[in-house]
Amino acid sequence: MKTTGQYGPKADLALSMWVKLARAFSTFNKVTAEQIWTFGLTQPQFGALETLGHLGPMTIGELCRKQLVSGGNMTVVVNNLVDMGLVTRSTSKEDRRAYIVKLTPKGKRLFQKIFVTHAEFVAKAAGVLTEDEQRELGTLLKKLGTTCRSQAKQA
Amino acid sequence: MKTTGQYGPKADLALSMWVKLARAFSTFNKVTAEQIWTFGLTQPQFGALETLGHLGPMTIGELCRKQLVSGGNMTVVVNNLVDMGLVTRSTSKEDRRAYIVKLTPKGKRLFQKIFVTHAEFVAKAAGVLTEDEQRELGTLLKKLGTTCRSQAKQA
DNA sequence: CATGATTGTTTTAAATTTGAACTATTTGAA
DNA sequence: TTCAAATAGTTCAAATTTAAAACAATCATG
Repeated sequence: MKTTGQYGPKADLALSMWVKLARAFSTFNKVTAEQIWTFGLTQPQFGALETLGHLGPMTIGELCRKQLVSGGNMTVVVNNLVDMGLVTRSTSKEDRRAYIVKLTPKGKRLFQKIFVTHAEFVAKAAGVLTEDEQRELGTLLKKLGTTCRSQAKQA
Repeated sequence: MKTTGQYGPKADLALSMWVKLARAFSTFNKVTAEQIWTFGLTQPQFGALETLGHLGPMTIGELCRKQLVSGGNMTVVVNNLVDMGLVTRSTSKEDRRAYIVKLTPKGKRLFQKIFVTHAEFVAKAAGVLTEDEQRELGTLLKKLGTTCRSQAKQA
C-alpha cells in the first residue's frame, strides 16, 4: 500500500510503518509455519509445547495469555496434545476450577528434539539482519507492542 | 516466551525478536481492528477500500496480492462490497478472465471520509515511537520481510 | 496454428478462531 | 455466614480463512 503523501508526514510515516509490520509478520509467520508442519504439529500445538517447555507447567488460562489465544481454542489444543500423549492435565490443588498442563516425558523429549532445530531455523531466517539490527528491532517492537494500545486511547 | 539462553546467543536473539514481532503485530492489529469496526466495515473490506482508494482500480488478483489474502476470500469480500454499493466489478477489456474492481462515487466518498480518521488514529497509536524510530523500524521490518523467506531456505 | 502450461476467478469443503452462554469454584464485602 | 461478583474452563455456533478442484481464457513454444 503506497500511502502517497496524502495525510501529512506523521500519518504517512506511521501508515507506512504499519504496512511493513503487517507484511514482515505475515511473511515470517508463513516461513516458520512451514517448518512447524514438518514436525507434524500445528502452530498452536507447537506454541503450547514451546511455552510449557520453556516455562514449565501452568494452567490453561496462563497458556492462553502467553499465546494470545482465546480460551475456547486452548481447550481444544490441549485436548489434542493429551490425545497425542505429549501433555497431561491434572486438577490444581489450589484452585479446583483450574487444570495444570504439564509435558509428559514423551512431550519433553519431542520438545527438546525439535526446538533446537526450530531455534536454528529462526536464527537463519532472521539472519538477514545483523545481531545489532535484531536487537534494535526487538527494542522498537517491544516499545510499540506494549504501549500502542494505551497511546491510541488517549484524548 | 522467555528463551532463557538455551540455544546460543544467535538463536536466543532471533527467537526473542520473533516473539516481539508477533506480539507487536497482534496488539497493533487489534487496536486498528477496533477502530475499523466503528466504520461498519470488516478488516478485509477496509483493506480492499484502502488499496483501491490509494492505487486506483485493479483486478481481483491484484487486490489479493496487495492484501496478502487468498483468492477465495477476495471474491467474497468484493461481492459484499458490491452489495454495499461501494465498488463495481466490470470485465477487463484486455483479459476476459479478469474483473476490474473500482470504487463507486459512494465508495470514494466513504473512503475519503474515513481514511483521514484512520490515518490519524494509526499515527497516534504509533506515536509511542519518535519519527526517527518509526523510520528505523520500517527499514528493519522491510529488510526482514522481503528476504527472510529466501534466507531461511539457503543451505 | 496447435496444444500444453499458466493465470484469473469462483465454488466448495475443511480448518481455525473467536465470542457468548454455561457450569463450577473462588473471592470479597456486608 | 451468605450472597453477589469474578474467574477457570468447556461447549457450541458463527465468522473467517485457506486450499483444492474446476472452468474459462490466455500465453508461449514449437
